[in-house]
Amino acid sequence: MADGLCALGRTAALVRGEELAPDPGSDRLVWLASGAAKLVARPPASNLAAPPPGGQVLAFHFAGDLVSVLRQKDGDFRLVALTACDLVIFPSDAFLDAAQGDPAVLRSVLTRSLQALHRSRTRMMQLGHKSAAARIADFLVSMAERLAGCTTGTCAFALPMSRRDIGDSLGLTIETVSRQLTELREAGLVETEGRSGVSLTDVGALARIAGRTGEPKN
Amino acid sequence: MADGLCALGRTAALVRGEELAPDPGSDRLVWLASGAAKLVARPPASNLAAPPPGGQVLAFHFAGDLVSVLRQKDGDFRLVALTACDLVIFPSDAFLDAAQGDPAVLRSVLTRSLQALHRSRTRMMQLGHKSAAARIADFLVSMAERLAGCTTGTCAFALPMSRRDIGDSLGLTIETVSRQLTELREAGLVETEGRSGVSLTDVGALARIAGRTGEPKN
DNA sequence: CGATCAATTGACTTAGCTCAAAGCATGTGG
DNA sequence: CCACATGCTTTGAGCTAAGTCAATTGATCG
Repeated sequence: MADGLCALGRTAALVRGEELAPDPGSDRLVWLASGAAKLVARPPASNLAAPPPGGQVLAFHFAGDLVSVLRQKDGDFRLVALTACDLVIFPSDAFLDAAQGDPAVLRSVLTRSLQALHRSRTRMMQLGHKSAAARIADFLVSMAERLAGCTTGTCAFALPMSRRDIGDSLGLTIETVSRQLTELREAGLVETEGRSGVSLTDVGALARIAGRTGEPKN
Repeated sequence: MADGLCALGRTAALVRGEELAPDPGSDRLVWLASGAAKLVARPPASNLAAPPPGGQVLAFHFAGDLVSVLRQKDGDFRLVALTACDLVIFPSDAFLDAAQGDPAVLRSVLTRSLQALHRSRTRMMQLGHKSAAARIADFLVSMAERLAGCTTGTCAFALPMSRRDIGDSLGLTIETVSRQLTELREAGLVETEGRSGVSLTDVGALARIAGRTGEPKN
């Protein structure tokens, strides 16, 4: 990225569990320099403690990701740190104004957002039509790829998010998440170590389950 | 949009049910000049007739929308006409190359895609955590807004898509869609006329149902 | 006017949620 | 360094919303 742009950015550091201070004034683009975070949508701030603490998880983001944190009438999106994070915050408008002078940057951002859209749509497909087993398998495969750069065979890594976060992002309860993990463990596809450690013994098999376990519903 | 860009576009017309010829060569941006269409994701072309004819519906699009039709390894996205359509097709790469000269256009496209991402995320939230009733209500409210420009009070319009399409886009079966409509009809919130006609007697009430019927699950 | 296919309705099954009770990590204080 | 406390995670039992299977009704179109 051009240096000129960086002048617009404000840097910040978050500790585990901390939340990016909301800015009701403008949409923002946030560059995640290091760490892991979740993007949550907080409901209309109506009921005080009814929904799960934190609301619905829309996406997980890791070092290198560019996240767009929109503000909307009905309670906005919030970025919450899963681990200690370093980030650079750009006001969306100003960033785009500046980028207007540098089409290459603009294009890069566009490409990224089209990718994000694609991921979001793919995810939508999962949520709409997949069984719990398929969602969990897909989640694991996706994390293996993003956290360990592993796309096949065997791999191990640490999940930075809790079971609750996983459930919230997949539209499942923590109990269901746990039960599905147990089932995968019994099937010999997954091993767990403490709360966050997982090792996948056959990413390919998981991908297959993610693809069509419940077999074509609907 | 700048005229220069239009030179890149290829125009096409589709009749009801027709599908935009897939182009395995490149991603495309499609401008929907008139008509209505659905964006479907076809599964990996594995099983020949197992999934519902047409696959999962990712989104509906109407006159004026700019749709990005990505190609992906595992079976691509396809645009299928719900009514007769006129459209302009741009190869994604060429379009962006050309637009590089005109930051304003690039920015407009970026803004659109960020909006699409936002819609997709909002939708994801629906799919993940809402009851069938909430999904149907949300669908109706959303269609009222997009098809009839109506955001409150009473309004009537014709749905260009079948119950199956609705179900596929909401992650529900056609039976459930039908049952939910019946329930709304009995509640006096919706009236139906033939296969496609609907009239909403209280958009606000539907929006409320869409917001939190099942009450905070998970 | 009849054929065909979409939509509705009904009976039954089941995946996943809810409520409830242990089991273990992780981290804190002695 | 170990014991304890907290709260995440796992497991169990039962319930409910939505899916499946199947039959009927109704709309559209040739």
